[in-house]
Amino acid sequence: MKMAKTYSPQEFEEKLYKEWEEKGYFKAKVDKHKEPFSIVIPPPNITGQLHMGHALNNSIQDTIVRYKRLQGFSTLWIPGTDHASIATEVKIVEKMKSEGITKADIGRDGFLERAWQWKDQYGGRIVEQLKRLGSSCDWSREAFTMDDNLSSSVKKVFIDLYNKGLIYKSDRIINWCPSCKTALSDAEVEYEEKDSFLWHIRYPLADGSGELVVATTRPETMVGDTAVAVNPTDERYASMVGKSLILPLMDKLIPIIADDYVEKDFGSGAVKITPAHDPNDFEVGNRHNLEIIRVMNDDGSMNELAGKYCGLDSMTARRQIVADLETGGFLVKTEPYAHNVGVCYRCHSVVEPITSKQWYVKMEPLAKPAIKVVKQKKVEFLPARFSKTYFSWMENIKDWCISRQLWWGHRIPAFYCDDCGEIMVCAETPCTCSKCGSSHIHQDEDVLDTWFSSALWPFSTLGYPEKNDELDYFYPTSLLVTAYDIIFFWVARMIFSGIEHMGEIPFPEVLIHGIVRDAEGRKMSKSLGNGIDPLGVIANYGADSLRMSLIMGIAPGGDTRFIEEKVVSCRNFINKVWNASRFVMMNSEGVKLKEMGSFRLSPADKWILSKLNNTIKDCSNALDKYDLGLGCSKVYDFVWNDFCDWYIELSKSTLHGDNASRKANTITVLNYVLDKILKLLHPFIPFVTDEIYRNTEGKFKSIMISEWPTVVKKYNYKNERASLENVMDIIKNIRNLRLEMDVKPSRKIKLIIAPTNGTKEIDNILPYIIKMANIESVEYVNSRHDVTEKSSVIISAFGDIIVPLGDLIDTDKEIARITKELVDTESEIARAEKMLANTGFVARAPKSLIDKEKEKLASYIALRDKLNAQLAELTLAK
RNA sequence: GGGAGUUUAGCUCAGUUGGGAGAGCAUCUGCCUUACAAGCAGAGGGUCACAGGUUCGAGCCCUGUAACUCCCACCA
Repeated sequence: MKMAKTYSPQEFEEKLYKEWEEKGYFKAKVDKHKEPFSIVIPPPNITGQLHMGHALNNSIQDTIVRYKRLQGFSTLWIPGTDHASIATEVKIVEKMKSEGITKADIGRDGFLERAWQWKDQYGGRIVEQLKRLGSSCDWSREAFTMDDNLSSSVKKVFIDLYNKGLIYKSDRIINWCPSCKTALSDAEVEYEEKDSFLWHIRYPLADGSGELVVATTRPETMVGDTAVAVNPTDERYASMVGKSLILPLMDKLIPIIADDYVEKDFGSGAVKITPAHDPNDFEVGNRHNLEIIRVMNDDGSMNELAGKYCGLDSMTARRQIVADLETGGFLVKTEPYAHNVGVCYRCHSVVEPITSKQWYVKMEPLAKPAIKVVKQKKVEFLPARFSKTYFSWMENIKDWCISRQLWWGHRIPAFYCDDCGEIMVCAETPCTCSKCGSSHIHQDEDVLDTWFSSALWPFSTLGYPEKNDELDYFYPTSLLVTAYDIIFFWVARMIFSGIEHMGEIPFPEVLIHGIVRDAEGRKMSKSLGNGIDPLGVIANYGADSLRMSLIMGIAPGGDTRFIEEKVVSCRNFINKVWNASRFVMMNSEGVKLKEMGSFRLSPADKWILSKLNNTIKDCSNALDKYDLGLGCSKVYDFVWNDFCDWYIELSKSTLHGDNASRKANTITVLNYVLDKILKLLHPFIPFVTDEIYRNTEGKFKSIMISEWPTVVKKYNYKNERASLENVMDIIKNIRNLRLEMDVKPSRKIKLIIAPTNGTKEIDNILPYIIKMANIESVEYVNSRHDVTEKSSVIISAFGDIIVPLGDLIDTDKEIARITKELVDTESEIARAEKMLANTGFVARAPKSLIDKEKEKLASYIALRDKLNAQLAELTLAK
């Protein structure tokens, strides 16, 4: 026995992980005799540092993976990282900026060289952090979205989609991040409510017959206005439609048009139309063949088409334009206005809608089957409500803008002929133009959206497009575990990609979890500075405590708050397990364990084995439903309340006795139950369970290669269980009495029993009472009236338990105690009687329930009679 | 504007087909009882947001209301 008195995870967690990895316990093999269970990790960004979200996500996955592994599945958890195109490029550009270098200075190749260096330097960081958490990923298969084989998956998919007509290039309005200088997909734009103004501007009619007032939140775009629109049914403006207006500051003529898009009741009912800088205006412009005048550069500054505002950044231009409007008498009013502004999800700069030529994926044909598989429950979201989120996005999906004006990423495999302009989409650079034979060819400068490659993750990591056994065996994967915030970005895209390219869904179930908030319930964020570093928590309490605190007692799909006290209480629980194990080991020293089944089980043995069965059943059921929070709580309760507080304590009556054979029996059962406990706990707290397991009697192997416990039918001792629970009640009652009567815990007391059905039954369980209630001696009497000493009497299933305490007994307190019990009993009787008097209940409730109620009623009535008698005696004595 | 979630003990949260309201922390009382003071034995504490309904029976199912949170859309 070499276990220290106190659990200290720092001493073994890292050592154990190394050993697991070295021994290859995480490696999965294609094994036709086993059922596969596979999961792909949501690949963290190479820019990432482990945060609580990762910790939660990976704790959940690891718990499930370890459970399945113990159950004998051929279990594969594929790890890897994402190149995170924008996020990484932004970081590298920032770093270069601090060195005084720009992208233009070093060019594409120079930049990529730096980027790869950066990846080599920092990309492994998060991987190491995941290991520290205990994640049992098959690291021999670690993938990176820009690995050669994954890149070839990307190329293949792009080319296939292009050849199917599902990828195309188009000039339209897109979301432009002026800071990252790239186009963004709709999903990459977030909205923030910002306080601004609504400027009301007067546009004079060209014929001098009047004016129109338009309201705008973005006056700087007015220099690109090509019309003003009103609703066709708006009588106020009906006569003006078709006339021209003079665009203030620009002194050019623009038409008044009629379009349904305009709401009569908002503002003045007239809208300035800037097709190049507003998605709705772009649509209106298309319908009316309006000119598209783009007045902004890619960096958000005004261009030469903005006239005198050329060169100003958009905010400066806005101020200048508003000032000029005021000077010119065009500004009617300025009213404060709060509205949502689109910002870049990476850098939070305000996104400018601008027109630009970009590559798109045609979504409708891909979305349709992807909606169908979820409707048909071929792919299920857990909890199910998240399928609504999925449908609402999929059913309203727009084409996906996939080109990014960045360098870090998968370069679009499209080539252009400099001579004839032909577009060629193929994996390798063509030598000559397929149309005109020219050898002047250049590749598209843009890279693909990061999520384009993430979408292929479940099969690109398994070797697609190459056919191989692993892809056959492990695809579709078994489960996907992710937070609800990337259902659109990732989950949805994996589903349609799997269907389109593999002909099969990528996973039948998607387990959605929430996010980890701070103690006040706020989102953890850099700007709030309220993030908690999981590695710091691990350093203080160990990875097991962190994992358990994130998982225990949380409902599926719900957010959870990170509260340090919870980590502490988990740590305390683990310490409890640690010490219970020490207890078992100390008592096992030098004892030869018996075979279970080779000896007669004691009442306590039967009780704990039967409780263990329940726990195995409950925990397995919960884990099968991926309800980890519930599963963990079930084991927690069993270990602490049943095993530690009761079974171990009860076992002491034997262990401290002198019957060697019975001692060995008890120790055998202790070891048996502890073994199951460690296995049940292993998925949740892998480190400490293995550390203990290796120290237990006869086990030198890792718990990782053991088996998940199963229910043993013969251990379902229903009656014996109830009987032991009666014993527990007696013990609790005596303890209560001692405390009430102020009997020092160290003082042993006498006990007198007046048994109802002879002493045989009681003899069996008496040692437990003696030990647990600190009893000095026991004697039997026929009736409690035979006892002359002043006593307290506990009415039990076995008979009257008399505690002779003489002068320590305060008759008033006794009367109060009995009275209280009587009141409780009366109310129970009332409740049961009311239920049984209800004809509806008797007619419709299940018979078992009715019988149970009848039994209870009878026993309560008996108890009431006894209590009344007792009370009468006490009152008389007084 | 559309959708979702939450509302249970002082706090943080569980509550598995509807069948006597639970845990952890906190509070109070008593204990260093030979595994554990990171502990042990006890105690107190709840109109399960509100109003209706279904049912013999509702924390749980249905309808409505309120408060808070989140997601989507974006009427300039």
